[in-house]
Amino acid sequence: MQDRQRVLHELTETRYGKGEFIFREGDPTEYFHIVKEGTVKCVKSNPNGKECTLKMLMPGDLFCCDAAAFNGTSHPGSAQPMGDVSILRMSKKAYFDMLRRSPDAALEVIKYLGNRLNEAQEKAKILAMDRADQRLAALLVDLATRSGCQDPQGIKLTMRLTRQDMANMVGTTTETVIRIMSRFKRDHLVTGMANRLVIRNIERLKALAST
Amino acid sequence: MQDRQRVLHELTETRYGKGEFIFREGDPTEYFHIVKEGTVKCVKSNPNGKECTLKMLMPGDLFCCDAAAFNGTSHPGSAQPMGDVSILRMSKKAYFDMLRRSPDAALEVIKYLGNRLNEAQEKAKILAMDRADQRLAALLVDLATRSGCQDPQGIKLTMRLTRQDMANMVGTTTETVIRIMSRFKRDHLVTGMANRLVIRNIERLKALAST
DNA sequence: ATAAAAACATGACGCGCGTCATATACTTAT
DNA sequence: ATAAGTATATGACGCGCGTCATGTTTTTAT
Repeated sequence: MQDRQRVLHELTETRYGKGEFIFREGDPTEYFHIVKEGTVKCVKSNPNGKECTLKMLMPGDLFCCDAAAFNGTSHPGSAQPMGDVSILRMSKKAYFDMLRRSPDAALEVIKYLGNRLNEAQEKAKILAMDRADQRLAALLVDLATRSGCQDPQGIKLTMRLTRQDMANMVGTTTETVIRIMSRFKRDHLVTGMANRLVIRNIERLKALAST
Repeated sequence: MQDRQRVLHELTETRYGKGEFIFREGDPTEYFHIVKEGTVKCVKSNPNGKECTLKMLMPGDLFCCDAAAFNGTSHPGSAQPMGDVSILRMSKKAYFDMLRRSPDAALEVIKYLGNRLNEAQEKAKILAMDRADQRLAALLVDLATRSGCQDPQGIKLTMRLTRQDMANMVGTTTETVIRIMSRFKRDHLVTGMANRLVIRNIERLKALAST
């Protein structure tokens, strides 16, 4: 109980708005973070200025609990809010102390990291083996299960996403996402746009993704 | 000291040869593993029988320290030896107990998993954004730094790899790897084949990879 | 040493998708 | 409300690379 007080005491809350950076690729790693509210995207970019979105973090997600936070090197990617977000932060030292004092906390982090690793490897597999339409279908299924809410028409996605955002998530271009989404609409797999995107036939999307 | 004895007591050594499976995708997860000797590849396959190699594990690498080993589900991929290997194994329960008793061990696992996560995300980025020749160049650079030994000609890779193996690692086909490797040879970036592969100009490969 | 099998090599062809151009619809700001 | 900015839409074109076919070299097995 006292431990918990000590830990909570070390947590600082910060708010960020759209367009800001929580940290940038290359910045020194000083804090451990938790998403409290909103959605955060983890991004890497290449020398030509193109971006690739590695992961959407949602409330409860940890970040910088990994190597970067440990070995003193810099962030391997950037973190940007998708809208207004609230982030909890703890210094590297306090984080280490907590993990050392609490085996349960350490085990939770190990579980969490293991899940993230599996996700990242599954994502790599999909990028290595599937066509753009299959990758997009897989993304829609994932978003629907992780951040969808019931709707008379099907499953409505809560998060506002542009075609550009989706393209960055599945490793393709805006134009290709637009074309494929048009096809998905024509085939009644989805309806609506941006923040009103509704998945109408998740089963057929699943089938397409794992062909 | 006594703890260490208890831990070592729980470790079992098993040997495997080429073509065998340490475990298969879908198998129940019962053990935590460590590579003692040799090289192990982590593989996922799709319904058409195509394979994708996620990671080469070398001596000291841990596997199944992740989510799969925890939440009682099945292995998300297979593990196969690249030749003769020796694997240390510990039951899930003994592994948990060890992590609970030793915060240092838990911290080491967290660091290790964090590094693996970064690697996996970097791999995903490369698959999402780079051409086949760049991905192959990145692979050669990685292999050279992680398992290369000095050679009069340059850096010699210890591990025996076919073009098929490389193709599975960079998400392309055997033919494409053959063509690109021919080009690399013509341009004096590499020489030799299979187990005698020598990296002659790692700098230019690095430059190509990060263009 | 010889046969069989596996790996490497090279050409032909076509599709997926990246790129560029241009037009329309939707948002945001004043 | 109007303008400016951003997102969506659609066509044309070409390159990268997957697929298939065929041949040569290297490795493995007996």
